[in-house]
Amino acid sequence: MQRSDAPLPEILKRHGMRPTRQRLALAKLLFAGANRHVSAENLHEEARRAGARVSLATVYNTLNQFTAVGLLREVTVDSNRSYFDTNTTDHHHLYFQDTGRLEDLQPSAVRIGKLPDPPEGTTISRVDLVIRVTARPD
Amino acid sequence: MQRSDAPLPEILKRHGMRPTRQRLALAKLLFAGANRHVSAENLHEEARRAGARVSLATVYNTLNQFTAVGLLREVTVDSNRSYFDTNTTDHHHLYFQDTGRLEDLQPSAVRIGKLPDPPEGTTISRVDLVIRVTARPD
DNA sequence: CGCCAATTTGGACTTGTTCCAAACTACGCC
DNA sequence: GGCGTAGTTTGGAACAAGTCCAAATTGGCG
Repeated sequence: MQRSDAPLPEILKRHGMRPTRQRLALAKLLFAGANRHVSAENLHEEARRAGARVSLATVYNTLNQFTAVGLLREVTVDSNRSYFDTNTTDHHHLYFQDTGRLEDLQPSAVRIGKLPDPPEGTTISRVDLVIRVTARPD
Repeated sequence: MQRSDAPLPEILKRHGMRPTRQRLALAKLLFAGANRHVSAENLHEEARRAGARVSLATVYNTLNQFTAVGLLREVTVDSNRSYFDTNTTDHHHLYFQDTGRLEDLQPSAVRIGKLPDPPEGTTISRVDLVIRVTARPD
C-alpha cells in the first residue's frame, strides 16, 4: 500500500527538498510499506540496521521537515517522546499504555457526534482522539 | 468552587500522604479555586511567588503523587512538557496551539457517537479528545 | 567539471524530569 | 512535651529527548 505512485525522489522534490541519500533512505523506510508510527530514536536505529549511514540529527531534521510539508503527522500521546505517523489522513489512535504501542483506528470506528464551535477568532486545526487501553487485569 | 468540603490536611491523609507544609501549600494553590491546568515549572514559580519554600523536585514529586491517587489527571497535549489538570471528572480539552493555553470543555460540548471495542484482553482506561485551535489568519 | 547553496554531521548545549544521599519533619509513643 | 523513626524534602548530579552550530560534504545547475 504505497502512499503514491510517484518515485520517492519526485515526492521530495515536489515538496522543495533535495533528494539526498539520507532523506531517500528514511523516506523509503517510512513510505515503502504500510502506515507506520515512529519515533526519532526508533527510526534512526532502524536506518542504521538497514545499513544507511544517517546521523540522529538528520533523522530529527528529516522528520520535522516531512511533518512541515505534510508527509508526516505528529501524534502526541506520550509527553516525553514524539511519534510521527505516516498516515496523514483523518483518523484516530489506539494507544497501549503498557507497551507504548500506537495503532491507527479505522476512520469509521469512531464517530464524533458533536463538537463545540471554536472560540471567536480561532479555527480548529485538528481534533485528536486517543483511546488508551491497558491489559485487562486477570 | 472547592473540590470538596474536607480541609486539605484531611484530603491528604485520606490518600495516605502526610500533610506537610509543602504539600499543603501546593494543594492550596491547586484546589482552592477553580479548576486549573499547571505544569511543574509553572506551579513551582507560582508557589515561590506566593512565598512558599518548595523545591522543584518536591513539586514534581507532589504532582506525581497527586496524580497517582487521583487528585490530578495528566493531560498530554504537548510532547515536551507535562500538564496536570485539577478537574478529574470526565471531560475533554481545547488547546490553543499558538499560546499553549489549555482549557476544559464542558462534558456536554462534545459527544462521541461511536467507539470501537477494545482489543481482546484490554480495557479502555481513558478516551482523550483534544481540539486544537489556532488564531484565524486575518 | 566546478561552484555554491543546501544538507549533513558530531558534539556541545538546552530543557524537562528523575534520581540520590543527606538533612529535615510529622506523629505515635512514653 | 521530648524522642525515635519512617516518611519527606532538597540541591545537585544524572538522564533523556531534542535543538543548535560551525565545519565538512554533496546535489544540481551552468
